[in-house]
Amino acid sequence: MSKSPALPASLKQFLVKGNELFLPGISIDCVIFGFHENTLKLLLLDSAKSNKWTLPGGFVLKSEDINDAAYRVLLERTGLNDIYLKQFDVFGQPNRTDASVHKTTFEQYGSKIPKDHWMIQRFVSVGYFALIDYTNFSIQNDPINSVYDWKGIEQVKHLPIEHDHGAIIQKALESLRTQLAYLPIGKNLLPKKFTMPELQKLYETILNKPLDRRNFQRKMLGFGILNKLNETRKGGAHKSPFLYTFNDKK
Amino acid sequence: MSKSPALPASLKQFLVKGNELFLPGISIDCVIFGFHENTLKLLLLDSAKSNKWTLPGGFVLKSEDINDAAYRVLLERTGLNDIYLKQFDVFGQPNRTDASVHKTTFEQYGSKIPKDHWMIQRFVSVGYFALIDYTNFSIQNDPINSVYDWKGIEQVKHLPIEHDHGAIIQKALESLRTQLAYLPIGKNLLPKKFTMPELQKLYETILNKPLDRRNFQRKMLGFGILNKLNETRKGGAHKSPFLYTFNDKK
DNA sequence: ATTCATTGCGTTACACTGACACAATCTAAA
DNA sequence: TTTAGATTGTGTCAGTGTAACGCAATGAAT
Repeated sequence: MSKSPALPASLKQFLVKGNELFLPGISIDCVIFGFHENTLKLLLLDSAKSNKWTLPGGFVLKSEDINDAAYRVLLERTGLNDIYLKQFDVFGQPNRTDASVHKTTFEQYGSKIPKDHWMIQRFVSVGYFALIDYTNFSIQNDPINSVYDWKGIEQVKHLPIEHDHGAIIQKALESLRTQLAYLPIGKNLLPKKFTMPELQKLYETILNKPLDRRNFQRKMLGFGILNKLNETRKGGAHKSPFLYTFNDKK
Repeated sequence: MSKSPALPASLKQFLVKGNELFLPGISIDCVIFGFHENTLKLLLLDSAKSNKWTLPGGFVLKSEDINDAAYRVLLERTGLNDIYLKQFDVFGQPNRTDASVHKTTFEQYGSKIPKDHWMIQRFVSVGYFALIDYTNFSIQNDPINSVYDWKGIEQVKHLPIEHDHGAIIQKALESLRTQLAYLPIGKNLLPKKFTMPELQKLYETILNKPLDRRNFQRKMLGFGILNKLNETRKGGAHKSPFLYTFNDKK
């Protein structure tokens, strides 16, 4: 047999002390949306052991508010502080996670997982979705789960997904669509300056249907939350669209 | 000192064996809405020990889906099976519950609560709201928490409420209002046969604002989910309103 | 028989939405 | 330099839904 790699200290700390630090049986999963090149994307991480993609998530400290925990997880994973974050559902089926993943983690380092280890207990997970500005973000790789990557929302359907995270993503998308009318989505998903066609593409991607250019513009301007700038975006072989920013209020 | 009453067997079983039966740290709270005499009401129970009112709730069995647990709790408390039930939020502040309540429970029976007893751990609670037909329901008193009662939504504001249940109720109301447009509220809250003015009063009570009688009727009929019956409700010193039922579809 | 609050049914004005027209603009190709 | 082609800015118009209000019919109490 080949020699097992050494268990990283931070991971060991996490695995051994986790049950002392965290609330038992409760986890957090974050569906992080970004928008780039006219595509709605998700930030996923490659669970190297199982060759499946998972949602970035974490656990709740023993005296930590659940919402605070979600913000903390997001800060750790993205380095971003001021993020739009919303709880959208709770996932509480008894067999929603696949315990064999954790078994593999232990085996990778040459040890066996204790039968009553805290990580293979049943977990109820609280789902949050987050909207972040793709351009103002760089991936933070962590020592435990190494590979983060953005995956297009269409692409995700054909990827192998860990646990019930596929269903969680689906629910997050539905929730995003439902709330689209009430949220300043663009403010969180687009860079500070953007054009009307870019904003429209964002909505079209989320809703997965084409919108009328002129009606869309009228509606957006009607909300009174956009500032039209005296600049245009040069570059395309077409008429240069004006740039906009969001008002700070509402 | 006066002699303590005997601990009921069912309660003892619950207190001693609870940690073996239920998921740790997770509870369920149900905000049960009813409608009677033009008032939106909540089913609360009087926590005899603290003289405060609480939401009917419960815990999740170790291999039980969370939603199933909510249905089970509702069945136990109301005897009703086919109920509209919806999860609306999670309450996860570290100090949301008041542990002294359980202390009092133990003292009442002449014993002291163990410091690490499962019930005084931190609990994260999943909030559900339910809509039930007031007329088709009789209160099921249970051996542990004896007194159930309906309380008007206005009245609730002036009652002493246990833990953070006041905030939970508030959130449930907001959630109900938000979803009012998408739900056949009347189907769940009204008796099978009802008049248009009754349906309108229900909406007015939930939204807490008056609606135009004629526009309301046109809108409701426009949904195509109402059957107009060939009967009228006699009784008042006025024109008799027609009776309606809900279609089964949608 | 009369009264009066309430109900059933209807009308009008206005806002919002979807569908489409046309001129202006910008780069690339001719 | 000119032209072509795609894209953007602005506007129109009809259909739909909503808010506001009128008026006659009903039914128990007087």
